[in-house]
Amino acid sequence: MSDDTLKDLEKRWRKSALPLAILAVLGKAPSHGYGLAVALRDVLGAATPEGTLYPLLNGLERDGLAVAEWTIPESGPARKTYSLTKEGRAVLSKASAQWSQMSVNLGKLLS
Amino acid sequence: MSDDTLKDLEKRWRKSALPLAILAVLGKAPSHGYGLAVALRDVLGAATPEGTLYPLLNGLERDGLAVAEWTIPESGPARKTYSLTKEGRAVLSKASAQWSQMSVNLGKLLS
DNA sequence: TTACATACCTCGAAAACCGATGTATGTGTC
DNA sequence: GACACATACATCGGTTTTCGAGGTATGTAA
Repeated sequence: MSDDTLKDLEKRWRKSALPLAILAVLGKAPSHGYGLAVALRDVLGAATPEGTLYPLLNGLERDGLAVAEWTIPESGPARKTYSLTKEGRAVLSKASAQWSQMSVNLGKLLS
Repeated sequence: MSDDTLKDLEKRWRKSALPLAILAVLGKAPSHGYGLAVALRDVLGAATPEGTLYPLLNGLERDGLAVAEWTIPESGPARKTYSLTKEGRAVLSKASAQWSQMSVNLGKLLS
């Protein structure tokens, strides 16, 4: 309703860095939702709400950037493990380049 | 409607980097909306829609991070010039530190 | 058996985005 | 004078995105 409060600036880039961060984590090694949430908390410095993460993961699959596979560990609940597809890797590499470009620009401005 | 396509990853961080970028530009020197739009295009690599920028600027003022002042140039339309307040500077400096932290983390992951 | 960590998912209210549209001035050109 | 275009600000409102709350289920430890 009200347009953007501008409080908690940090929260904002966390949001949009999210998809890139997910791709980056999956680029290192396949992972499942919960594990991703833990990894993401370290990278972004804040927890990713599940209501945000899981729909995003479904989108990843729907768009063909990742494939999911159910794995049953000897103990514990079943896990849905995501791996990047070739297309996912292509998107990651492109996005990565663009991100670092912007990152450099913004860094210059901030120094 | 459809949740997040995940296409155009670039667009997403641009969105959330926006407020930080605005603060950063204003931290260098006071500016007005249109000038900001031009500067932002260089930093972020894409134009910021006016429908996004102006409401954001109003929010900046409303939240006390910046003060606006109308200036009448000898020629051309009136300009609304924004300068950071002390609080705006405090937010910028804090956000800047957190951003670079995250930036390093993500950079490590991407390399 | 209570509690907590792991692990997944959906609903829907609220928030944010931004294209379209509108106002107004100054400059260039035919 | 008429027309196009750049500068400059602003709002409306449909579409998109966010994420807290709630739900299901397993394993472990007190």
